[in-house]
Amino acid sequence: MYSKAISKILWYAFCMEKLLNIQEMSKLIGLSTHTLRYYEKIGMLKGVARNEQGYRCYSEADLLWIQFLICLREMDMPISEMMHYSNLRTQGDSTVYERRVMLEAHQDKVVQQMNKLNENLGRIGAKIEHYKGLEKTVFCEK
Amino acid sequence: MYSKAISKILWYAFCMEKLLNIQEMSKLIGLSTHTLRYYEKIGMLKGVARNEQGYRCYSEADLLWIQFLICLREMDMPISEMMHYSNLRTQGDSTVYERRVMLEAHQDKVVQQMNKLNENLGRIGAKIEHYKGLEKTVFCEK
DNA sequence: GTACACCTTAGAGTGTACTCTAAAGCAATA
DNA sequence: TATTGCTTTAGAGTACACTCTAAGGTGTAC
Repeated sequence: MYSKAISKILWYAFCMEKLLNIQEMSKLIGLSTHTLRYYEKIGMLKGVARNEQGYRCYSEADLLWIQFLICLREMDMPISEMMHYSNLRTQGDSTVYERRVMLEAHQDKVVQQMNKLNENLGRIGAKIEHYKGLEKTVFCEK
Repeated sequence: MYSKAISKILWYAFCMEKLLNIQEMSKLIGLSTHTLRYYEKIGMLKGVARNEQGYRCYSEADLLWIQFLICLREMDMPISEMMHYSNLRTQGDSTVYERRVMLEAHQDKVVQQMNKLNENLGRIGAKIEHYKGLEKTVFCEK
């Protein structure tokens, strides 16, 4: 799941009970430090600990949550919706049902999107074949 | 492929050798008139005929090209890349190979994206199952 | 002790793809 | 002939998700 170098960071961090700084977390998950701060600023990423200097210290729980956020973003969930989900999560177990409904609704959207993508792949596949035919013709006539 | 109402427009338009105005084209393909003008302004949609009043008159060829543009957009091809494709097309048959290469490259991207989507669908699927379990527990304990 | 490389914040700037507005012209209807 | 509803254009505005900057603080290396 992670590269060797990154596994090493994780091992070092969590086995030695050290929290990650923003740079380490950024490298680990592939979001820029800017984006990590942005997600925190808009309230999508709450409760990140700070050290004596006010520097961010990310825990393993933060890591898991950020990975989940990335998963949602990769499925094109808008930030506004992710904020809503995040707020529900903050409210605790009473919102589990609502969260499930949200995820299921998004699941449906992604499935629809994939169907559309498949359909369009077929179309451009046909176009590619058509072009291959044209290329041959041009080649033979030369 | 089209709804009955829209098939009627098409029948009326092409069987009677009438060209479509911007409103009709907009309804037919599901892009706003704004977007149709925008695509023309940036040069992605060239050679749309005009009547004596300077109003746009879309041909069947325009329709097919716009549908292809929509297909590319639905597969998240950036406008800049679509512009490039459009420019190649304008240059004629000598660019067929380059166009095919572009389409194949994009095909690959879409396949990768779909793999990613599938992976993430698995993840949220697992989360949904987890939530279902939690919901049951809460229900039973009450 | 000073250079360098990190961290913090608020807030400004960017890129993409539209989306809308204002001002003006055309055409059918009351 | 005036209203309504369409069309045109250039150009301004919007939404989204970052991405960057400026100004200041901290910590280690020489």
